[in-house]
Amino acid sequence: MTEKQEKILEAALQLFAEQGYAATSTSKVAKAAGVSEGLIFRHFKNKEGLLDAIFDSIAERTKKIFADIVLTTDPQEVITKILEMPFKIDAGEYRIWRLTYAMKWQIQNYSREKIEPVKMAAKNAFEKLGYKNPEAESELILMLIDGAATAILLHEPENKMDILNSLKEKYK
Amino acid sequence: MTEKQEKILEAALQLFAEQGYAATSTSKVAKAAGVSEGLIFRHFKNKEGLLDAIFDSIAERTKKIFADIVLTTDPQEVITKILEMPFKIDAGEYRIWRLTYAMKWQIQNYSREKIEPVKMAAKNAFEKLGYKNPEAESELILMLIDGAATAILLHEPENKMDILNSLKEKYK
Amino acid sequence: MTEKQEKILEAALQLFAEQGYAATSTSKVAKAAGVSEGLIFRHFKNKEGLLDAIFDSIAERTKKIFADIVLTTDPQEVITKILEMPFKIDAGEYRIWRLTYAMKWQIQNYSREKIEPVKMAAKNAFEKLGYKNPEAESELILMLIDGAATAILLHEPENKMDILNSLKEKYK
Amino acid sequence: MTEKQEKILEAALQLFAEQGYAATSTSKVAKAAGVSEGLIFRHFKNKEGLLDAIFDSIAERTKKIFADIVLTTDPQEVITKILEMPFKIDAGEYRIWRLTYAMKWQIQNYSREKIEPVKMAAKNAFEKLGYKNPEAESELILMLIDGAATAILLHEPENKMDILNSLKEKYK
DNA sequence: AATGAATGAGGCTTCATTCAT
DNA sequence: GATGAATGAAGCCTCATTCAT
Repeated sequence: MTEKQEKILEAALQLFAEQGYAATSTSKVAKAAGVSEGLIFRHFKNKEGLLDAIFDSIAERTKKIFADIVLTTDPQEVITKILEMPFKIDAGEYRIWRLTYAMKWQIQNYSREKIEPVKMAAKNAFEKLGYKNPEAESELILMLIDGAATAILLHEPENKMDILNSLKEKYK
Repeated sequence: MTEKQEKILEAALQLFAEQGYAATSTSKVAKAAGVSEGLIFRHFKNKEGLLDAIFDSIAERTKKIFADIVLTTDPQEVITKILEMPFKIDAGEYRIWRLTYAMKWQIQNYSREKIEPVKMAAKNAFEKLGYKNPEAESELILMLIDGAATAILLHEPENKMDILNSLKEKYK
Repeated sequence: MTEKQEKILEAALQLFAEQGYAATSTSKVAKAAGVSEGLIFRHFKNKEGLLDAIFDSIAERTKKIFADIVLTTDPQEVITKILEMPFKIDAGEYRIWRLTYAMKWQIQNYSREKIEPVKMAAKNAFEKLGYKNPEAESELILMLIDGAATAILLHEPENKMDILNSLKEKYK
Repeated sequence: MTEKQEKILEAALQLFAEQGYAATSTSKVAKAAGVSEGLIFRHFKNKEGLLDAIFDSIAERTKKIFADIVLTTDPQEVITKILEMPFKIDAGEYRIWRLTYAMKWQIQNYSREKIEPVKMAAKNAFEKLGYKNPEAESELILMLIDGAATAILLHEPENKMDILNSLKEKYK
């Protein structure tokens, strides 16, 4: 990955996240990255190739985050870690997450499969903890962190930690 | 609202929801609605005017749904009604909701203010019920139904009702 | 066929014939036709659609010319008419024929089938006239007029009529 | 001429013949030749320089073929050799000839001058053989072999030898 | 109200060519 | 000699919008 490639990716991420994929022209990306428009196509083939490259880098990040959860053995700790996930997103990564979340509505089935291991971990944990309906509970907790992430990414609530506490309360 | 105007709105809603606003051309809308390209501009002035008209109709619907909640007096019932909201979306209205949710990521502060009355109702209810941190709780419940609506709109889980039950459990 | 459509076709014919299809840009065509570039695509869909439209108009012309030959009954007259064909091309139609001939080398199997009825008429005539190998003779006469047309279109020889006479001599 | 230069020429010939000069990009040539894009420009300066190099190699070949005809003294043999020319094209050389023929329509006066010596030889022969109009006859025989070559290159007729015989018959 | 021809700006992409390595 | 990153112009095409009918 050369320096210019990174600049292109960085600019694309920024603009796609801000204005949406379709509404961002390759020429805007080139200008923002300070390169010629042609270079985008030499390195990423397509506008879509550019998007794919961004998503690949997202996939790497999520894999790392999810790995920690999946490898945790104590069930209560699993739940806690899942709940904390959205509240621990680094402010510097908001853009990439906003893009990911926005894309869900534009690309069919995007990102659903990637979170599957987390769901399994949750289900396992709820089983061990004796919850009545672990399947439903695991689906629910995913919804929950999805809603939390959405709220945080769209309008960072001031009382984030209070919310997290209220949330943890419900899983004791 | 003439018949052709409705056809245009219907087609636009469909296409905007499926492919996104920016990725949908006015000519596609015209073709789908079975009208001439020019007519869209006579009736709605712009592509943006078309979007506004769609949002107006969404606003009407939400107002009706929210009104019921705001007017409920029993606090536990308020909570229940809020929780049930996403699970009661009519399948025929998925498109319009999907569009609304997709737009959140494209338009700053979109839809946040509309839900404010619901948040107030929730906060009130949590206060009456003696919850420790009503503010955080009200924020949390909004996140929750947001996550639930997302899941339902994007990949309709089979065990919707089980999930709703697990959810209600947490608010007893 | 509106007036502007005809202007586009006329300009495209001119330029394609002069510079070749691939080497002629749609923007040049638009400029030469005095219309906006977009209009080309509204009327002909594609650059290729433009070419097709031109070829359709060629096909109409050839059909008329070929019809006369096919309907002739006297075999010697059939031969004569075939031989005369390239020598009778109207100077005003050189451009369209040059394009047709140039395209043969760019598009696989282009135009071969259209001349088939003429070949059949020739074969029939040679049979009636008692030639030894009518199949080969009919193939040969097609080659011949193809070569003649090529010479005429590329560098109009001064002694056209002398050549035609020498040619007729060989079919007595 | 280094090995890589030859590979470039070979690839260019192939592609120019198949798709036309304008429709073939230098990058496709580089890929087909298995060299870097830059190398073409180091060796041939331009895309046009590449074409010139190809034409030079064509010119060499034609010179050899034509030399044999020009040096023949028996007039009937001259005619025969001319007539046989297109029927003796080696299948392995179709590509290069197809390119030559295609180029005739794209470059003004291309290839006309090169065949002039052959025309002179033909004219001489017809004079010696007592034909009425040697000038017209020589023009005609060129047309003829041009048409024959076209037919052979574009759709190799099965009965090539029958056609050649019918043709020779006409020059006895 | 309704059509669809017409426009010009801009979108994605490919191209020939250059240059540092 | 050879590579391939980099460029900017140009190519084909689509878009939102206007206007005469």
